[in-house]
Amino acid sequence: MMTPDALGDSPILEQCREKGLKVTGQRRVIAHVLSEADDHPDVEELYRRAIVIDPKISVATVYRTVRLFEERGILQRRNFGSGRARYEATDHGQHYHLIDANSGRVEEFHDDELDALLQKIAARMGYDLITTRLEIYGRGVKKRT
Amino acid sequence: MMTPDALGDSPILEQCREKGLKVTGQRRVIAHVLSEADDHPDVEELYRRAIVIDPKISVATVYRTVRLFEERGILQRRNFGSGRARYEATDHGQHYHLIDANSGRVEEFHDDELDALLQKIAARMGYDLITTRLEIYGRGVKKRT
DNA sequence: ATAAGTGCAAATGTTTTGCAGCTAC
DNA sequence: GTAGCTGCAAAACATTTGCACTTAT
Repeated sequence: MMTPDALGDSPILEQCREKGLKVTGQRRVIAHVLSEADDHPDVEELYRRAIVIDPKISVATVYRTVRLFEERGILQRRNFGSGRARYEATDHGQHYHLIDANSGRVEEFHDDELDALLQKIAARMGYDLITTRLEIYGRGVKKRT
Repeated sequence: MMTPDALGDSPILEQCREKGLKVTGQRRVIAHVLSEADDHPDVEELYRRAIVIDPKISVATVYRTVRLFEERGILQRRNFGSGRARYEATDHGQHYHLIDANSGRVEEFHDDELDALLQKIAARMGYDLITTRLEIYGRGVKKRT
């Protein structure tokens, strides 16, 4: 095992500190794992990655932490079909998801035109856009030989 | 109580029949409730509405029915944040959701430009678009006096 | 006749919580 | 010192399922 304090301050941990939350060993580990992740892990997966660094963290703490971080706007919860909630860092920036219907693989993408259009639609309907959630389900186009 | 057979064949029941599923009293009721609904009820709510018509339907059957209907493409499952899955008829057509962040109220909308753009994005990324799921969270713009 | 559907209650899977003991501030 | 965290195990939810019985076709 590796002691949590050996980890530097990840971007997410910084936010945790800024929001006045206590910086504990567990949070340092969980924040680290989340900052490293370039996928969309669920709690079980976060837990698995966390206990590699510090085996005495409990799942309950992982649940409590992601919930708290989500309430504080540090994380975003996603729901891609399966029973479990998945998380990703808010500071990864606004983006959308394209999900391969065959493999379940999730690709992130950005699109300025889309940003603008959604903004416009919200305004037209009388709302200030706070956030959006978009998933495109697609099937990979076969290349012809 | 009112006997289920007193209900006519709702559009959803028709689809049920077309797909070769058996037409039972329970399915007639559940299909009816779904066809009537212009909101996005969860299972508990569907159950509540169903037992008004026929009190001997069980929740398990409602769960089994919405699951089956979803697999057969008759219903779509949605996930607006709360713990429970919500359902709406596929034949309501392709549309998007705008959710009032204050009240939680869900408004449906259509937008051709958006349809086209999403289509284009999927293609650019090498996919045939199967379906999309879009939720805009917004805050109602205050009218000035 | 028989494959499919149902009700009930028990099982499952995910997430939350009460409580007593720690710990960052 | 104390408000805030944590671990553990139990509880709370949402959903699924095994089984024996019923029903649509």
